[in-house]
Amino acid sequence: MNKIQQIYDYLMKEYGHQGWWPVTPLCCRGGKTLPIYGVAIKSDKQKFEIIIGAILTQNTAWKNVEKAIIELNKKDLIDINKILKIKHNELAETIKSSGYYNQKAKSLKSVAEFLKKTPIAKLEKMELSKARHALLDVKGIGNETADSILLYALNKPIFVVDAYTKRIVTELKLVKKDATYHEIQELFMSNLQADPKIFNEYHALLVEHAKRFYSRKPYGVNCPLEN
DNA sequence: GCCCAGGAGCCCG
DNA sequence: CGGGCTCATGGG
Repeated sequence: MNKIQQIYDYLMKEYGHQGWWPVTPLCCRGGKTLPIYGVAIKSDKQKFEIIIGAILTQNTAWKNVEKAIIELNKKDLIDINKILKIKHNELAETIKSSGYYNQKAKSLKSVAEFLKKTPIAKLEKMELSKARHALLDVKGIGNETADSILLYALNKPIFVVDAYTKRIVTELKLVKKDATYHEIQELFMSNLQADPKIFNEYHALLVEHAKRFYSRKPYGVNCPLEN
């Protein structure tokens, strides 16, 4: 029996479709409308918004990121050239609610610079591992952020491993305690079909499940996946 | 007050 | 190359 597949089936039955990643609708740019979930076909601007969100959400609650994205929209800053042009202090101030705003402002400028040389369309055409390495060369983009961008913005078949994912598979003893990012990613990818829709849904379901059973120590108490 | 959130870089042994 | 430190707001 494939436990990874079984867990997916259970989570899907339990929580249903999650529809990550939320994106601001094109009609509401500049307004204060919240990003909505489940947009299937994305514009380049929405893809850039996902890239921005992937950086802003590093070790940060999504709610705080949402506020920052709304502020960026008010100033019409979901735009590579405008991110490049704006002064560091104003950018940092705009994304303040997402925390680590000085580091993240720098990271946003680094990605914008990268995307100037390597436009999203070009990145999409690259071989997956090359695109991944290119993203990892950007300061402020590590394993999870790179994979989030590849999966959620570019619709590439790669599995995102976050702290929650690691906690769950570690507690369930599906991997050893000191398993690396890559080992955990392999566990999922080698047991599932390489379908971005499944990887997208699965990661979101793991986050939802972890919020309920793995957000405070001791982790995994009464977790139904134990069975 | 304390812990935690959809991490990453850097430094040090 | 692994472990500890730093970055920071906002909610429970």
